Amino acid sequence: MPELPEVEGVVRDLRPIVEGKTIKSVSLSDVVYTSHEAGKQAIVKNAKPSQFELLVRDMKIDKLERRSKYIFFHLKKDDERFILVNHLGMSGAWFVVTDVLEITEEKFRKHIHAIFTLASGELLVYADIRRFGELRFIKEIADHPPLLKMAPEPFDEIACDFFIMQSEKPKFAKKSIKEVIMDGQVISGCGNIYATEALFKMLIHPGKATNELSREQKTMLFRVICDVLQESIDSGGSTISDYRSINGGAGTMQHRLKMYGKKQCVVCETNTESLVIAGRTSTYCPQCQK
DNA sequence: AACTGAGACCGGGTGC
DNA sequence: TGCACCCGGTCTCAG
Repeated sequence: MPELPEVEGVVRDLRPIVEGKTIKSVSLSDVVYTSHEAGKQAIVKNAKPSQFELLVRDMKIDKLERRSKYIFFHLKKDDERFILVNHLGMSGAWFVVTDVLEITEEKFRKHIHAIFTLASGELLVYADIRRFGELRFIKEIADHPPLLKMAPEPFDEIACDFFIMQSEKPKFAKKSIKEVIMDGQVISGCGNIYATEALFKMLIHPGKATNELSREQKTMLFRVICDVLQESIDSGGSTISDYRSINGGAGTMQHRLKMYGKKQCVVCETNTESLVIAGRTSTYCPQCQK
């Protein structure tokens, strides 16, 4: 599952290849078309597939930006600017190839949903096995209100104060700390993997109520989250199940995880336990985390 | 108005 | 071999 470090890796790999290039045309899969005809919106949001194909045509990819777990393709045509917002969902992946057969992993090749033909002749391909990802063409961020509610980037200097402020609101204070740090309106980009890791490092039980933590503990927890995210960025992200960097690349952070997916605590060897918090499996050590 | 919980979206993986 | 079920990031909508 791509979280902030994985998305950062994709953007860093994609940026030098696609920035400055022009999209000649886009072709969406039959699945996308059929879904829209059935009244759903697989992958392409807020536009009919045929409209989307026309909208993106001839746009220059001016800049790539990662914001939380989203990728913003800043587009430009004449003097007008637009944003193509992409979220990888559970299983989205980008490839840059000259022929889709170069995508060797069949499970991705079978689920190609958008092919952007660049003026350079390269194909920028979006594949998404579970179709939880999205491509959303907008004029500005305000066109999609949930984007306005995202917490600041975790490495932004105001992010820690923002986290503490949010965590003290009644809405969050009585929730479990795990649920709160995974909420994109509190901290950007921290999903299940890194929340699990950070709580283990801090020896905090994931079910602990947020208002039972002191400000000092919250500040330390925030630093630990940033450290874990940075360590993962430096390792190329965690390659778990369907996450791939561009062209199927893999990271190595999965080997450095100490609690996520573990059966035993690496410190005391006690069997780990898990709890479902906000719909997500939360693994923890009942001995170490209180 | 603001929050809460449920539902929706999916196919690979797992276990019976 | 087949099938039911589990899983999960985020938005939307009903209550």
